[in-house]
Amino acid sequence: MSLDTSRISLTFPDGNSRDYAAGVTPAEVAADISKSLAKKAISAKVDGQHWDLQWPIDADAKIAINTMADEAPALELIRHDLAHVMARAVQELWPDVKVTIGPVIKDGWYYDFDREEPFTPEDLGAIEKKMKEIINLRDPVRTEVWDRDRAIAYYKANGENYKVELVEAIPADQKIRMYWHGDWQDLCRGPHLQHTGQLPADAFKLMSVAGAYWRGDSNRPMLQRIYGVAFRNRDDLKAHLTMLEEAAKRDHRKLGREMDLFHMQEEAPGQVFWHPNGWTIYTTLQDYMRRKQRADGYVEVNTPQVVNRKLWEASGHWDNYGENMFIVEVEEDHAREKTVNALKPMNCPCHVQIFNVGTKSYRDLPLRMAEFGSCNRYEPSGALHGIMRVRGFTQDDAHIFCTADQIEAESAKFIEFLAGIYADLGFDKWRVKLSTRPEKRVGSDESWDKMEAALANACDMAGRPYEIFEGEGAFYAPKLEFVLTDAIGRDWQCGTLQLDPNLPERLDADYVGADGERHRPFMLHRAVLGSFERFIGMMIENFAGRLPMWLAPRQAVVASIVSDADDYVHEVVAALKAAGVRAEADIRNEKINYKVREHSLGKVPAILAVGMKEVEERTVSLRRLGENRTETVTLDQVVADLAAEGTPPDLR
RNA sequence: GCUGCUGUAGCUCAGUGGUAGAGCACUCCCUUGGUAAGGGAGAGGUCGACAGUUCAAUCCUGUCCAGCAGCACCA
Repeated sequence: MSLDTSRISLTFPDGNSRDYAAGVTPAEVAADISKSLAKKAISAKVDGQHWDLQWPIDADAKIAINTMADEAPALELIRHDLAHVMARAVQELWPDVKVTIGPVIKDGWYYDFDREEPFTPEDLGAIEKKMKEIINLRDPVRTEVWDRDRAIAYYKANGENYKVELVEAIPADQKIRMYWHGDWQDLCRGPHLQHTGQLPADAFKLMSVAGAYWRGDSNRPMLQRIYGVAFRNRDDLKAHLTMLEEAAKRDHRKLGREMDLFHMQEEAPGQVFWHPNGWTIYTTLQDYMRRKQRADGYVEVNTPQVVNRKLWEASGHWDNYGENMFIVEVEEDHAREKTVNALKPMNCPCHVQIFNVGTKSYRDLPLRMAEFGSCNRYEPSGALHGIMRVRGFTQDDAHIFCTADQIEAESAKFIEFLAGIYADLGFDKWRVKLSTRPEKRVGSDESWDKMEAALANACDMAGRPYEIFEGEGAFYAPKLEFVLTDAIGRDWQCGTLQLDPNLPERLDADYVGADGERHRPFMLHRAVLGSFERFIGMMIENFAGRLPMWLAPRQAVVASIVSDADDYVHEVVAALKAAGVRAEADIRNEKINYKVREHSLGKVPAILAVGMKEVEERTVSLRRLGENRTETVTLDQVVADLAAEGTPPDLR
C-alpha cells in the first residue's frame, strides 16, 4: 500500500510488484517490462477486470499483461474489434448505412445495420476484402471519455439516430466512451486492441446476413445483421468451419431422409409423416417411457383432441394463447350457434377433468397422471424447424396432483426419475435451471418463498446443483428446467418441472383432507423428453444417426454375397427375429460392396454378410457400423449378442 | 409473424422468353461378385400454386403457399 496517493503499486502474476505514478496505463507498464512485451501486448487484467492498454490505473492493483497467447481475452478483443472494423468497412463501402450495435457472441460477432438495400452474399465478399485492407492500415485505436450531451450532439449531427438512442440509454453513472480507429468512430465501452494490425486477417469469415429487430423488439424496425466468426489463427478458423460441416452432416432433416425415418410436406406444415423406420424409434422410446412411468407410480390416461372452447376459456388458454391454437368450427343445422372447439395445445386442463370426476381424498395424493398427449399448437411459421419445432407433437406429459407439503418430495423423486432416463438414453451431461419469480406475478411473497425453496430443496435432496434464473418463472409459480448437452456441445432444454397452484384454482379441483374439509391441490406439470418429435430429432443429431442398438430402427441386415446363400440368409433373419432383433434380409442382385455401402449410409448397426463359407460353417461375417473390419461369428452367438445389445436398458 | 434467400424427376442439382437435362435412386436384362457405388437398357417432370405482361412464360412482374437462415415467439 503506497501512502503517497500519486504513487501506486502494481503486483504482477509472479508476485513481484513495482511502483508507478497514479494514472499509469498498462501500455506503459508493459513498455517498462520489455520492448517486446509492449509490442505483443493486447490488453491487461487489472484486479480481474479486462482492461484496455490505454486506460489509466489510479490505485494499487494486481495486473497481468495479456498477449495473443491468452486465449479468452485475445478472442474477446479480436471478435470485438473485428465488429468495429466490419462496421467501418460497411460505412466506407456504403456511406449512407447507419450503424447500431455489434456485440461479441459465441465463436464470433455480429453487427446490425440500417440500410435500405439488402446485403447480398457478394456484398459480404466485398466487406471482407475491405476489412482486410483496414487491418493492413494498422490504424491505432484511440478512445476518449465524453460527456453525454456532447456525444448526443455528435451523433445527431452525423444522423446516427440509433447511436443517439444508445447513448441516452446508458445509465447516468457510467462513462461514455468514444472509440476511433483511423477516422472512423463508434460508441464503445472497450477494451480494444492497440491497433487494427493486431487483428488476424486470415482467421475470420463473414458467415451470413439476416434480419433482426432493433433492440430485439418486434414492433421496431428490422435491421440487417451480418454474422462473422473469428479465431486467433487460420487453423482455428478452419477447424471451426470443419466443425460446422460436421454439424450439417448430423442435421436430422437430412438423416431423416437418408435413414427413411419420416418426411414432411406442404399440406401439413409442421407435422410429421412418420415412416416405418422412424415410427419404430418413436414406439420403442414410448414403450420404454411407459414402462419407466409405470414403475415410478404413474397412472396413464388419454384425453380428447378436440375440446370445446368453454374449457379453454375456463383454463385461461383462450384469452392468453388463443392465437396459437388450432380452431375447429362445426356447423350444425339444428344448433343456434356454431360449435367452436380447439385442438388441445396441452393436456393439463383435460387431466384436471379426470381428477375432478368423483371426490378425491387426501389419501389419493400424490396422484401422478401421465399421458402421451398429442397436442397441436399453431406455431408461427418462422419458428418451424424440421421435427424439432412442429405444430403437431406428443409430449411425455404428466401432472402430479399433490398437497403443498408433498411438492418437495415429489420434485426430488421426479429429478431422480429424469436422471435415470437421461442416463439410459446416453446423456450424462445435463444441468438444472431454477426459474424464480418474475416481476409480473400473482400470489404472495410468502407463497413464492415456499415454492422456490421447495424446488431448491428438491434439487439438494436429489444431489443436483442448480443455477438460478432470476425472474424467469411463470407468472403463477417457479419452475425447473433440465438442459442436456449433446455430443457436439449444443444445449437442449428437454425436461421441465413446473409448479402450478393456478390451474386447479381456475378449474376448481379439490380433494377432501384429513380434516374433512375441501382443499385445493397443487399441480406439478412435468416432462422428461419434452416432445417425442423434438427429442428424437435431438437424438438423431446427437448420435449422428448412429442410435444405440436398442433404438435403431433396423438393427441388423443380413446380406447375401452369392445367391446360393439366400436360403441361409432367410434362416439367419428368422433366428434373429425370433430372438427379438429387428432384422432384414438383403438378397438383391448386387455386390456385397454395394450392400455394405448402402446399409452403412442407412446407419444399420450390424451388417451380417453371408457367402458359401458361412453357409457351410453356419456362421456370419459380422461388420459393425463405423468399423471396417469384419469378424466371423457363429449363428447362435450373433443371435445372442445382438439380442442382448438390442434389449432396452430397463429390461437388461 | 418479420427480413432476406430458395422452390425444376424420389434425392442432389444444371438450364432456357419458343413447354426441359445430369448423376444417384427406381424397373428390366447381363453379371454370382467376399465387406462403402459391376455393366447395359428403360421408365419417370402441369418446372410450388394462381393471376398478369407477351404472339409465346418453367424463365419477366405480382399475390399466395412451402422450405432455409436469422430475429421475434416457445403457455
